[in-house]
Amino acid sequence: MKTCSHQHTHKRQELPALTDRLRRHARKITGPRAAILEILRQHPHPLTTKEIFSEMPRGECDLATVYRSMHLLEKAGMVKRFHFYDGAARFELVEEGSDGHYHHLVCIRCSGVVKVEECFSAEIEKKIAAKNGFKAVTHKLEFFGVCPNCQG
Amino acid sequence: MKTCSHQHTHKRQELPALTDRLRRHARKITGPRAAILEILRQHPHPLTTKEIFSEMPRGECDLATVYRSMHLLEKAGMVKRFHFYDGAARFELVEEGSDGHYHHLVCIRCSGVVKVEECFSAEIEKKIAAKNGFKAVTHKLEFFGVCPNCQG
DNA sequence: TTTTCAATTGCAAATCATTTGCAACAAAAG
DNA sequence: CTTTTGTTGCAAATGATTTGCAATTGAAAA
Ligand SMILES: [Mn+2]
Ligand SMILES: [Mn+2]
Ligand SMILES: [Zn+2]
Ligand SMILES: [Zn+2]
Repeated sequence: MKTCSHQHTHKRQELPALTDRLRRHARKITGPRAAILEILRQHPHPLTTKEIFSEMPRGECDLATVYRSMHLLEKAGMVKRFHFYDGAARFELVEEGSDGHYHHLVCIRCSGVVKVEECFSAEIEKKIAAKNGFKAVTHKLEFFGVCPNCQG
Repeated sequence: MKTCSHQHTHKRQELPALTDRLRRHARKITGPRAAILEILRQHPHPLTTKEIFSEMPRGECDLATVYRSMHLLEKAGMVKRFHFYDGAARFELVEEGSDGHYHHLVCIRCSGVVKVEECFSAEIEKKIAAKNGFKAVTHKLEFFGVCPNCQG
């Protein structure tokens, strides 16, 4: 499943809008950062740091810089970090204004990913928080299964 | 939060019962394996491989052996693997006959863990599976927040 | 109980993902 | 243009987990 088969309910943002967002948070718009944003923009899928790195125009920029940039973008709320079945973190752009709360359905055979907008009620989360006296409770939820192409 | 503050709704299994279960799956009951089971039995919490290793009677057995054993126990369905906020896998014993399906509420400050027995995603899971044509869909769900002791 | 043999272990080296120190560099402000 | 300060490349360091291999040992067979 190399092709992008999932639905994009979000509008793809323009690069200038992205760099503006970044400017508001961090300080400088550098070559590597713009390149990373452009790559994320063109791949509305969770991408590993290494995948982002290899999409980079002719080995431009160091892997360490990509790692540093992902932390920066994450702190700025511009990307969201995910962990699936393997050890590598994956990143996706978060739309401006969005809380970036959604989940994924991942094929354990081909790694195909579908975005899942549904979520169980926030009430349950509050109930669990209250019952245990926890505050600022959030959750991570991911689904795993076998996609249509990989069945049989 | 070093103490064990959460409720144990499950009965702690006896070691002979555990080794019997293991015997049914794998081949040999060795010193390291029995020790690991005993440690898991006495700590009804998610434990990292390194934590299990350091609980081991006077440095008995190699770290690599613990890693190999955790894979073995996992394949035998005797332990469940969890991933929280940091990079280390954590393990807990799964009761005989249990599908081992439950979740956790983790304190992001002190790493304290509370087991969450409720599961709300079952219906959503079916709906999502059907909508996307996926089969054998499962999910991972964990809650994160700040525990009573770590607030303020 | 002894033999036998595949499963298991210890040890050290190898991987993998990610981080970090530091000197050279380059955006953005003045 | 100059200054200031955040950024980057590079290489080495980390931390978790895996793996090759020879030595060891459960447990089934004799
Ligand atoms: Mn949710
Ligand atoms: Mn559940
Ligand atoms: Zn698939
Ligand atoms: Zn806490």
